[in-house]
Amino acid sequence: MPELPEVETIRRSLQPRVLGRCIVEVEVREPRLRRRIADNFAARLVGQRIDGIERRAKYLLFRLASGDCLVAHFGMSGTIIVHDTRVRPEPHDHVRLRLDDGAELVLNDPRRFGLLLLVAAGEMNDLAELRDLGVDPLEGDLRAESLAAALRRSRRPVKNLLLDQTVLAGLGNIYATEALFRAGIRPTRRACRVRRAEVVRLLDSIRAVLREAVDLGGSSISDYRDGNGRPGYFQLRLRVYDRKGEPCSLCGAAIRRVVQTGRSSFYCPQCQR
DNA sequence: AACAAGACCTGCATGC
DNA sequence: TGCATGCAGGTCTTGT
Repeated sequence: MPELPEVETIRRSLQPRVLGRCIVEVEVREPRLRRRIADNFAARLVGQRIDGIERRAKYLLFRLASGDCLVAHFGMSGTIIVHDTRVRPEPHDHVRLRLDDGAELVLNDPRRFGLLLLVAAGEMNDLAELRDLGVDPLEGDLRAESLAAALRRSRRPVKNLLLDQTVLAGLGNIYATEALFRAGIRPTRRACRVRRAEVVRLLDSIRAVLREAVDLGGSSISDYRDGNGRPGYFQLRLRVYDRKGEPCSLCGAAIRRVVQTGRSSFYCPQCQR
C-alpha cells in the first residue's frame, strides 16, 4: 500500500499531533511483524520525547530526543493513526503508544508486512533497510544522466528497475505504472532500450505523478488512511492502474494488464511503446 | 552478478 | 450458503 506519497501524507498528518510529545506508555500486542519487535522495545521507548518526523522513501523516522530513532515501514496494509484519547483496540492493532497529552498512536497492519524498529543513536548508519536505498526522486538531486546510466546498464523491463529501491527509492507498483503511462513507455520494454529523450520525460513524469499524489493526500484504493484516519484522493486521477479494459483517457484504446515478476502492470497499447 | 520465483500474511471479490 | 481460487499498495530470502 503506502508508497512515497502515502508515507509523506502520513508524516504531514502526524507531525503537528506528536511533535514535542513524550511517550508515556507502550503496548506491543503482536510483535510478529516483518521483523519481530524486540522484547525490550517498550521499556526503551517509554519516556522518550518525539523531536521530529522525517521520511526516507517509504520509511517514516520518528526522531527521539535521546538520538534514538523509531523507524516505521507500512508494507502493503499498514497504517498509523493518532487518536485524541485511548480507544478500544481493533483487530490488527499491533502496537499502541500513549503520549503525555492523552493521545494514542496506533499501528494497525493486517498483513504484518510492515516494520517497527527502535534504532539506537549510533546504529542508524548500519541499518541495511535505509543504507541500501537509492535516490528519493523528490528529495535527492537525481539527474536524468544518472537515471539514464542505470537504465542503460540493465536488460530488465524498465518497470522492474523503477521498482528497485536501490535504484530509485519511493516508487511502488501504482506510481511506477502511472509514471510510465505519462512518459509513453511500455512497462515491459527493456530498460536499456529507453532512449535518452525518453529518460528525461520519464523523470519528469515520476516527479509530477509523485507531487500530484502528495498534493491529493495519496491514493486510497481500498484501505489506505493518513494519520488522522482520512483517505487520499489520487486514486481518482489514476490513468491506467487497475483500469484493465477501460478506454485510455488519451486515445480510447482498451487498457491492458500484464503480469511482470508477479505484479500487475497496466498500459495503453497505443500511447505506450 | 543479475535476475526471477517463492515466501511472508490476512482479507476481499469472484465464481462454482 | 460454503468453499476454492486469485488477487492486493512491499521486500526479504533463496536458487538459477
